[in-house]
Amino acid sequence: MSTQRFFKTVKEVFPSIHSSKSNREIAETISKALMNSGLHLQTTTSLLSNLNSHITHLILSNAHLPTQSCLHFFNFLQRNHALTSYNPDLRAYITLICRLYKAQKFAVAKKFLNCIATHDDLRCPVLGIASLVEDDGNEAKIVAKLFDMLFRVYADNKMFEEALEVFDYMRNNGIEIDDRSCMVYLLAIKRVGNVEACLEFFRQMVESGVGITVYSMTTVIDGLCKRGEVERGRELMDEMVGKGIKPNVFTYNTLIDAYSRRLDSGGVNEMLSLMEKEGVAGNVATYTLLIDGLSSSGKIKEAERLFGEMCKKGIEADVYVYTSIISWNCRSGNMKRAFALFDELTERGLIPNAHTYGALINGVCKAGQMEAVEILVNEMQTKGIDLNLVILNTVMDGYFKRGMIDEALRMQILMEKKGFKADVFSYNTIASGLCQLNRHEEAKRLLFMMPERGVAPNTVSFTTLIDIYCKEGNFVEAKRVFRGMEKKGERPNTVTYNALIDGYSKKGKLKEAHKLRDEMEDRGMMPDVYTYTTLIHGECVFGKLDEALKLFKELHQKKVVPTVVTYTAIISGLSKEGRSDEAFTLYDEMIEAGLTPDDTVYSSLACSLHTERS
DNA sequence: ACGCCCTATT
Repeated sequence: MSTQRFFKTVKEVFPSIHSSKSNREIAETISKALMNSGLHLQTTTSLLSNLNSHITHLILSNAHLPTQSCLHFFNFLQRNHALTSYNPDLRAYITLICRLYKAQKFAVAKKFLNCIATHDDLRCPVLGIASLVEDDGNEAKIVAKLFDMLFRVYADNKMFEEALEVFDYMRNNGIEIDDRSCMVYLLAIKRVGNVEACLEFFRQMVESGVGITVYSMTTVIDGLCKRGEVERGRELMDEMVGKGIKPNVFTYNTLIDAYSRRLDSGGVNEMLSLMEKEGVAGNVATYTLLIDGLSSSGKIKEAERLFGEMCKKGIEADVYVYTSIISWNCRSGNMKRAFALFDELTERGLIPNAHTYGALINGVCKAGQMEAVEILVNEMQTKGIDLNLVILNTVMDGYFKRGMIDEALRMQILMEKKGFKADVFSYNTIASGLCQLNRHEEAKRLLFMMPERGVAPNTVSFTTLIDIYCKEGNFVEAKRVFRGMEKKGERPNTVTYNALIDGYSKKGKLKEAHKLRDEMEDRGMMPDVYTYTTLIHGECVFGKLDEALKLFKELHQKKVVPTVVTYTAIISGLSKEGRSDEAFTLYDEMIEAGLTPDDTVYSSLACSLHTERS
């Protein structure tokens, strides 16, 4: 019905409307109009000009008026507030919302609650809302439902303080709170990263007698664990066990994940025996976590065994566990096995996803098979899986590593074309790619550009920059970046220290190098095979063979596994000094360890035979 | 609800 037509209708039916009518009469008139005209309420100027909060309330709470008519009336007011002198106020909202609840129109009711929560001019402390709700004389069940929903709405809108006010109000007034509503709050506050508040709220849930589920407990434990506070997560679990909540497989998985991340196999094993004791069976995610843990410490064979065990136990492998084990085989260079697993996955009717292709593409990139990479990239797109930023970064890195700069740049262009914004990985990949091509200036320029392009440099970015300065022999700048990165909230890691130590070692500044090694240990970072290799190489080059041998011995004691580069450094050091017996002993040891020597080892050894022992 | 893909150092 058009505005004009309705105007006419109202005039015909109610010819005697005047502004002098009482509120009650006007409300009655409008209500009748709403009922008679089957709605599409447009209205007359005279009616509109008289509209106020009281009249609106009378209409909305008119029991003779169907809820649907109230809703239409309200929507009309919202849509046309340019025509009326009155905007629905909080009271109107509350009255309508209560009616909607009574009529079980929950979704619409929630929509209007959302308006109350988010519109600035409707915002009101919970006590204000409460008194309006009371005024309407609603039954307790409706009131409880309304506050429960209001609590959820505040949580959804990340209005945590307001949500807590509602929570407290409900608590103080004996209104029962649904655990599922509390979950909404827990998940929302966890999502914004406020783990302390998450825990704090959980405590309040426990205190106020909300029925705690293992789900809410696990959510909080996961929040703590993801922030690296596995001990507190563990304590919370133990505490709740004392209150009769039984952890389930999700709880255990969360803790296993956290313990694995900090390489705490003791913690992992403790969880596994607890599961065993409590009769909680591991699921495919448990196995995925264990497989990742083993693989990341190089025990890929054991990981494969575990994978077999899982299948034997009848636990269905899914695309996650396949992707994980494919990825680890790729990373250890076993592409044959990776592709076999990929076939197995599809034969089982599982659908590979972007992660699965990402793992494979990474493996093929690392193997330098860029033609095969292109095939995989095309294949996945044929299957309707879109390229993502991770894969583009991976492929770009692959091209850089093979020195195919044009192809690498093509990836960059493709990235833009696909609407991806270069992320910190992209920048780091390009910077290190340029470094490897000896284009240091461009790499530095790119790294300096990051902040103004809105990408915060991370530890890897700073490490790359430090490495460049070290290679240039510019220790002043290297140190400046090194000390400065912490002020920007990025902690140096073992690789950062290694880059610096390598810089100093190569320039013969062994004293500085050792000082840095001590510093990293003091800060809880253990020297790795790179640290040792770098120092050994430095000592050898500058004739301190016995220092190098001492380091080599220490490396074994610390259970660090030397690589072919480590052996090459020390063997060539010994050879240069004519200590060929020792050199050959180490050569045998290297072969024994299953390492494949490269040509430089042989020429060193040959050289040792005709060098005078000094 | 938990678990899968990318970057830096010898």
